[in-house]
Amino acid sequence: MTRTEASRMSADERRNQILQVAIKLFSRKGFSGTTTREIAQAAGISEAIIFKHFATKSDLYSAILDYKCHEAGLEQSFSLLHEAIGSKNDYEIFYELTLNAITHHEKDPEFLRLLMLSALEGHEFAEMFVRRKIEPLYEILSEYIAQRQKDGVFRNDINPKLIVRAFLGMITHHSMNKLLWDSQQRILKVSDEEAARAFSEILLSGIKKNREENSNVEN
Amino acid sequence: MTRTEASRMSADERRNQILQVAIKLFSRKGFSGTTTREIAQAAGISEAIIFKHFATKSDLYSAILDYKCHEAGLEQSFSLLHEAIGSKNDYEIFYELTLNAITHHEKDPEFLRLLMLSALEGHEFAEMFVRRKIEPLYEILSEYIAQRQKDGVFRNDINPKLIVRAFLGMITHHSMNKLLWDSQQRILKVSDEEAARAFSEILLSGIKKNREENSNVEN
DNA sequence: GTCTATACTAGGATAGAC
DNA sequence: GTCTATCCTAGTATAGAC
Repeated sequence: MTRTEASRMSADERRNQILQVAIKLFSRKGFSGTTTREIAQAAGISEAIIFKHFATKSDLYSAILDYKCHEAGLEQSFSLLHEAIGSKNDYEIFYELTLNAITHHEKDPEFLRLLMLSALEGHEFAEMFVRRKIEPLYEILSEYIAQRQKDGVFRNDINPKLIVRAFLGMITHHSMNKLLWDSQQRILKVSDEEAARAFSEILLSGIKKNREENSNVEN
Repeated sequence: MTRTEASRMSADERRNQILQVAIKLFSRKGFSGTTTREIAQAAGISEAIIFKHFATKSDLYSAILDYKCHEAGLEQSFSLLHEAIGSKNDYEIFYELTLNAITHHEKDPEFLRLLMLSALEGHEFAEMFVRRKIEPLYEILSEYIAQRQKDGVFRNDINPKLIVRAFLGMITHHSMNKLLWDSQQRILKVSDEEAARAFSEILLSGIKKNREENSNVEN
């Protein structure tokens, strides 16, 4: 089964190779910024082959997003969450979630790019991803926060969903910055662990009740 | 000087009109997603006129980004900051900055879109904007934070730049979300003031020293 | 300042041979 | 499975008349 370079592949191999090459290009230049010519060239094949595997350029794009959506599912985070939430170890929850997200963004930078680009370009994919992955995440997290507010551990004068937004904002903004600028040492260069620690600390201290507030509460 | 509709304009008027129309389109569909045909159509003129005013499509795009960069300067925030920083009224600083940013993003949604799209597409504009506007903002804010850490008011175990990043992350992520989804009532719908209040509260409480920590500090 | 007409290139997609 | 050749449309850009 040894093979040199781009010689004859099986249909599945070829399809997959095209997918991989196209992911790189679409994630860097967006849908309309990428041509099927480039994709073919980068894959070392003729354009005709692309259209054997994907009826249209749009189909290829959709296939990519679909693929990435499964691969980059937040299932890992979800299970992490469910586990942690039982324990009510707040710091653990936020730290692990953050570190998990940041390292994931790092390992798969194309995903963030594709997501952002497709969102800005108004592709249905982004909306689907939000509906199927982000909204549930909001639900779980904000419910947990609401619970901790009822427990009297978190201050209850902030909308839980706004807390989630603040939290996800820190994370995604940080990842975007890393993706776009930090490689050139612009602005900031820190380890993922340090970032995760900082964000969890800020968020948690930010939403925890002060002890004194706690004691002279009005009802 | 009364005029009906798209009849003969002066060169400057026309140029400006093209700019405005193009801003809308480029911000929605990106550079390569927008055609000069569409722009001409939307402006109610022929393509030839566009090329009378801008040598190439790229030139038009650059002109837009340049224009937006000036218009959307953070000067307002900077002067706001300088004022506030003297007073050391921490909450005021963060709240005003946040509200200012959010309302600005709201008033000029095209700006965020153009910035993000050009950043993702690797256009030099985004990099320039970061260098000229964002980096200075980081400097000012992180210096202020470092000062407050020295004052013993903020905890000093978090990198000031990471704090700035967390802060800007909340804000821009929130604005992006509003831009992309919240109009459809997805996820979250809150007033700008409530969001600004939440973000400033979280951040500030998150980075302030606890009173007890404050008293039994080790050196 | 504006249009119509058009040149020219690039991009998506297909036919048909191997 | 793959290529070459090619079709066709869309896209940028220009010429020249009004």
